[in-house]
Amino acid sequence: MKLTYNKHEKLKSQKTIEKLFLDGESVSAYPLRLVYLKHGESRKVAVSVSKRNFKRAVDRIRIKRLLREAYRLNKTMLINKEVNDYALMILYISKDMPDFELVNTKMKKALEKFTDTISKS
RNA sequence: CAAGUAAAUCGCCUUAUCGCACAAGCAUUUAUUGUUUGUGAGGAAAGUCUGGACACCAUAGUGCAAUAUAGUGGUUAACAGCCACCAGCCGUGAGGUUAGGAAAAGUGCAACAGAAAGUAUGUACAGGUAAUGCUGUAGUGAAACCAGGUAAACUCUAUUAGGUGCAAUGUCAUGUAAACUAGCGUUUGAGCGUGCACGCGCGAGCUAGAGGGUAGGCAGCUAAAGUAUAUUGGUAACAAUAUGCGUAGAUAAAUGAUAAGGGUCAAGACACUAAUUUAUUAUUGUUUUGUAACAGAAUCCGGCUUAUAGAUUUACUUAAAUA
RNA sequence: GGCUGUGUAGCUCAAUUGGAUAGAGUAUUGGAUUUCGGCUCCAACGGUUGUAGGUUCGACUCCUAUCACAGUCA
Repeated sequence: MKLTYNKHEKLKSQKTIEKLFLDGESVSAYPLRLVYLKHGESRKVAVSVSKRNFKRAVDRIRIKRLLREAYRLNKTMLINKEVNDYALMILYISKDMPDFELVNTKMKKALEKFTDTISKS
């Protein structure tokens, strides 16, 4: 299995995103917060960093790259489970600049929590 | 040697593995997947302060208002940029810096102090006269017998300028409410023609409120007033010619992650050498730890401004003091 | 990406065409009044006028740069 995260897996539709924040539920593993909603299509994922917390574009882009990379390497946790028709939004909440190691471990934790809550319900 | 001045350049590199975007080819299949190759952030990409390109709207006429610049000449597609020279100011100097037109066209303004701040003549002392603010000094103040000061006050002069900006604009697709309420108006003319008035033209709708719907794709979209070197012209900015290079196009927004090695700088430790204040400074070497500054394209170029660890190169200056 | 606008005490606002120590309400602190508290009265505290330069004798006011925060567009 190739670990990819390409154009077709990105969540882009503004309508879906609006709905996601309106009706979606969330789990968090500080400094990450994962908002999810079942929407009936293939799995879509987006990452986001607030402009309020990071003023400079360089920092925001840097964190989003780390988040994408962490998701890409850990997406095996989602495969072979019944979560392939969900829309996900991964937010970075903290105000401190992270390194890859932190993001990676927290991403694992967040995805684990997500699959747990889904399988329980 | 030290302290400076000016100009210019660079501003992490290599390898491996895994990934992202775009383009082209091949295969599979009809819009996807797989695979190969190539390309993929900056000197400021930033601020949006300016000048253009490009696009759309306007363009019978008249008047008013509004913008910006400000020594002289040159340069450029154009500019508030750049270059040269003159003048003022700062510095020992190399150099730096200046919104640097007009107060004898007009209007305004000047607190406090002062006799007096613009049709203003007064005090003390001195000088002078037939006589008098007639002359000088003092005193107040930023400015006081002068056709004064102030234009980053209005203004005048010269030059400049139609408006809006790629969310422009064109096109395809999807969807809805040509409905409702209030005001103005239909030849006695609302509104529009992108500052205002008149005029001219068009002209039956226009404005506000609450509410309903869509906010997707494609084109525009990247080869350019481009850049490096050499020669010629010019004090220079710059121009011409020749040769080489061919240079990102994302859109919840690509250019990344991990590991190893090199390497810059900083701090600590040790050793050697030199100087002298004999425990400090400096050079060199080894080693340990930390670490690459400011910062991320969004239609495209020229400039300006601001941020920027550190490294390198070239040219030039040094009065006084100390050696 | 483009185009506009606003920054004054902890908070809400003033300050005439550039003129002096930048005011008012509220909040805070102290005092008076009350048996105690509130209301009321008196006083104090609190500002490098977002920041940095410039023009001017003098700047909240004029000019330039910069920082922060809002609004707007198809």
